[in-house]
Amino acid sequence: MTSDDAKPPRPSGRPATIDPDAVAGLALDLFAEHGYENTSMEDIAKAAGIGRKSLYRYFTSKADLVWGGTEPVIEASTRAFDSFHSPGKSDGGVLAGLREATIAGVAVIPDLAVTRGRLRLIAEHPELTSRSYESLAPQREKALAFLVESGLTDSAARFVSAAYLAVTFEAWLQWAAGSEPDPTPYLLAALEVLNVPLNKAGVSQWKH
Amino acid sequence: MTSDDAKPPRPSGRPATIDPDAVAGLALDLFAEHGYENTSMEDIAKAAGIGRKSLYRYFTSKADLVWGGTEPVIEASTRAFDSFHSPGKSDGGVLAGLREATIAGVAVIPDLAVTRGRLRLIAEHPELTSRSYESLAPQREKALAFLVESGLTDSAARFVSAAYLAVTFEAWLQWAAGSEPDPTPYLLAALEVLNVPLNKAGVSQWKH
DNA sequence: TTACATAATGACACAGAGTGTCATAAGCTG
DNA sequence: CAGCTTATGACACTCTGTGTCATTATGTAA
Repeated sequence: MTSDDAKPPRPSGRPATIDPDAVAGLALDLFAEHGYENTSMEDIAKAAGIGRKSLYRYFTSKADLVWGGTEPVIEASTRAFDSFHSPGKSDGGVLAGLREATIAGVAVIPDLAVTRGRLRLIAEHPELTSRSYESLAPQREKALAFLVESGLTDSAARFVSAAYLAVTFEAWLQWAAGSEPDPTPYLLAALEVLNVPLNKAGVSQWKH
Repeated sequence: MTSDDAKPPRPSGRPATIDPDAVAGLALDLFAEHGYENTSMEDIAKAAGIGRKSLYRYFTSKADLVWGGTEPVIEASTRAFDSFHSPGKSDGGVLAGLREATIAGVAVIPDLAVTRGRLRLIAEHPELTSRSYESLAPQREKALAFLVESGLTDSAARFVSAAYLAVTFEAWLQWAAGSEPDPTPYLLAALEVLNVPLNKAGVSQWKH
């Protein structure tokens, strides 16, 4: 469901010989071994046996090597958003939609161990952490559209989608920092912030 | 209260001749005139009549020229957080604290027109928008400490502070995109997201 | 005034990211 | 085989960000 269906155009021309996934994996290994900033694009290209320019053709930036692989997740979330059209239940439906889309995204990830490695690398480097805003932009737009579709004001929808993205990203970081196999509990706990009003907060998220 | 009190150390040595604020203002002018990416650090240094290296001594990065001037705001917020120690009202106090800190930050900004210009530049350039995560990191830590102090779990506090930062930043962007003089209404509306549960959302943020 | 300490300044050099151009190689189709 | 399409990489370039180091300007102490 991720990439095996629809190999649409085999028009003509020379087929690619470079496997982006393999290169990204190789880059992650180098990052793990020598550190992110100590590994240049040249090093990665050399290790992959390709030219630096070819590397840039597949990954527009060094950060892209780490932040890649987001598309399938976002696509899955989008499908969940789209199949959530429910004119009847405008009550409670919004948060449920966000929850379903989030879970749907998790289900698509092929190897959570790899994702954890990537997230740990991201967490260690402010440069990469910042990139979340850009890398999650498509997701933010999808959520925004869903929220507007659900009846929220454009302004309110922007606030909620901003909070949604920030909170789920934080959940991913918390999960990556630990050793729990399943990120779902973190994500659901994060979404609770959008549910429970702070001034009537449920007992569960309070210490005392 | 911003920079006129406590000129503490005049130990010795040559005093600075460069005025960082003036340089930043000059840079913003150049960005407005020729575009952000078309203006190199060399151009800015030349226009300011200083060396490129001296420019880097005052601004660690090009983005810093735009994202500067955040310290006073964060300091004001921090003071508001600190003076909010209220052991009695653990109900409704958390959100009120976030509100007060936010407003306190606004009050400190010397020229909102300049801030609007900076934010518009930030909004136009993903590279600069992303920087929010780094630039607002101190603010996030302060909010986190306040929330933990208020009794929230560490995990929950991280979720809430992430949402708080994302939502207020989005408010600033919305304000900057428009022409309203006062950002306060945007900020308060943003904070409502943390107050009103989505499944019982108040009428005000719904279209229909 | 002279000596000294301190700190700002900028000249020079450098690694690395990211981009553009262009010639070449490799596969597919007729 | 001929021709088309596309991948590939060699080369050159700009700009960011950093490090080193000599120089200059200022304030303080003798």
